[in-house]
Amino acid sequence: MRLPATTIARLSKYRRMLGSFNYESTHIFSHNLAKLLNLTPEQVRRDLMLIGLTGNHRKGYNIKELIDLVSKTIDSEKGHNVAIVGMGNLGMAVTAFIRRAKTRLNIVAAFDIDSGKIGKKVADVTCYHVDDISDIVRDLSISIAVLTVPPGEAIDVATLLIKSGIKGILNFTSVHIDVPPHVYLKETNIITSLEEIGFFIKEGSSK
Amino acid sequence: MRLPATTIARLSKYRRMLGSFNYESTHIFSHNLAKLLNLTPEQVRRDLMLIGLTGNHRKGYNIKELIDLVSKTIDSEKGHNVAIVGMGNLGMAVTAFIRRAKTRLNIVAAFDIDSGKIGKKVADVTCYHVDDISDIVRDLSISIAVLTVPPGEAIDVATLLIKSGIKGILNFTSVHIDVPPHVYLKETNIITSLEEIGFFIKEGSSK
DNA sequence: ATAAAGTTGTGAATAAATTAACAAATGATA
DNA sequence: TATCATTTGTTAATTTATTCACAACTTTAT
Ligand SMILES: NC(=O)c1ccc[n+]([C@@H]2O[C@H](COP(=O)([O-])OP(=O)(O)OC[C@H]3O[C@@H](n4cnc5c(N)ncnc54)[C@H](O)[C@@H]3O)[C@@H](O)[C@H]2O)c1
Ligand SMILES: NC(=O)c1ccc[n+]([C@@H]2O[C@H](COP(=O)([O-])OP(=O)(O)OC[C@H]3O[C@@H](n4cnc5c(N)ncnc54)[C@H](O)[C@@H]3O)[C@@H](O)[C@H]2O)c1
Repeated sequence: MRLPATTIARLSKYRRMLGSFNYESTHIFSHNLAKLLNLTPEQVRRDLMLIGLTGNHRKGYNIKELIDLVSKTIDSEKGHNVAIVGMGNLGMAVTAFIRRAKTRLNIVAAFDIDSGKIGKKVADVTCYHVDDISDIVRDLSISIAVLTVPPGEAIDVATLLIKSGIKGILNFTSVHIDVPPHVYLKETNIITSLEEIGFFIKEGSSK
Repeated sequence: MRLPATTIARLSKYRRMLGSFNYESTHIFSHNLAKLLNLTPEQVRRDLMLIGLTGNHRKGYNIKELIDLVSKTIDSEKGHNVAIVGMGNLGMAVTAFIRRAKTRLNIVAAFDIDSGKIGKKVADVTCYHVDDISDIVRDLSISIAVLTVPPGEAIDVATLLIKSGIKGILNFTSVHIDVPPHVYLKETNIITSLEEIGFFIKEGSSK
């Protein structure tokens, strides 16, 4: 199915919102879900239409059906095996966070160069030496890497990951990394986010 | 000046890229800058046009001029005072990160409820009790808050921040918070990012 | 039964963002 | 000095995303 990235991101939020939230009813209206997530009812309806969910004209959307269909749409059969690369402060915080959030994302390995961490479990994940990355990515079928190494290491480590056959990278370093078209890259940059906030509050504009 | 959020985010990246990078020349072409950040030369040229930067048809854009004009455009006169709310693992990692990245963002306070942290410097920032948030936001002219409290606390703390007159919030909790139109909210959600990556690598699609 | 109230589903309209296209400018070269 | 190769600046075209607008439906109330 061909779905825009904006829709995928919202579907993920619908599921998480409705999964966590103990909603008082079995159904929810588009405008209620929209309200909960600062979206418009039209966005909600269109997204759900795109995945083929049909609601009831008088009760709204069945929450269980919605969650199941979002899962069927965005999750992969067996879930994704994820590695945290760079098990420092941020790596550990992220690991704990992903773990807590019951998803189809399985953190199966961490990589570091710190001998104090290698061979041990850090934040409950086995930590390997980054030199073994190729073998382990292959052996454990790791498809997604979370990149939380120091900036100076980012390019080298990313190159290694790409060579090892990784399919997606979530890059937390502020270093820009270059990926071939078959690797899906997503960047999270706090400075950019804060500077964007800074600009718009200076201008006195709302989003 | 009325600029799209997408442009602001890219301007922030241009500046950071060219500030960190010791470029071999005083000038850079749109296609070189685009290459460094996985953008198109047209995007770069349009963004720079929007802020009124004019390049040289044969040498490209003057890097110093570019950085200065981006700064003039997106920074506020005195910079922004920022508070970290919830000085746990993530809060400390973020603090260290922002600190390292020479910007006009001044982290002037942290807030927590842990008595072991209050009154002390944590990650080199004075930590106050969250109960004092209103007074301190006012007294220190804090305009941006980074929200890194546990999920259960997010709504209450955000409400408090908004009441205290905060102008922008960068929300790291996975809890959705509702803000009035005069507060600029930006959310960072790792699960959503990873699920988006998961979908697109499953589909075998590139971004 | 029938009407009333309120929501979905979805084309069509609009807005936002990106990409294409190319004239005008600039400096290098002959 | 004239030609050439290359890049900028910008208007127009296209693509992507959101919002509008409303017919069709579903339940409740009369
Ligand atoms: N994008 C953001 O918003 C954001 C926020 C905070 C931090 N960061 C960045 O994330 C990264 C990690 O931050 P942190 O605070 O956790 O730093 P940290 O120093 O605590 O952690 C880095 C870890 O990477 C390990 N490491 C070093 N070289 C490595 C290599 N070649 N291969 C594998 N592991 C290696 C270190 O041993 C350490 O455990 C940094 O690049 C930092 O700038 C980004
Ligand atoms: N969005 C993401 O991608 C992402 C990633 C990792 C963590 N998180 C979230 O960020 C938050 C912090 O994560 P963490 O790993 O640092 O957790 P943590 O438990 O280490 O830190 C939370 C801190 O908040 C403090 N706190 C508790 N109640 C408070 C209150 N009412 N006011 C002020 N401070 C209070 C605690 O004392 C602690 O210091 C959590 O909500 C977590 O789910 C988000």
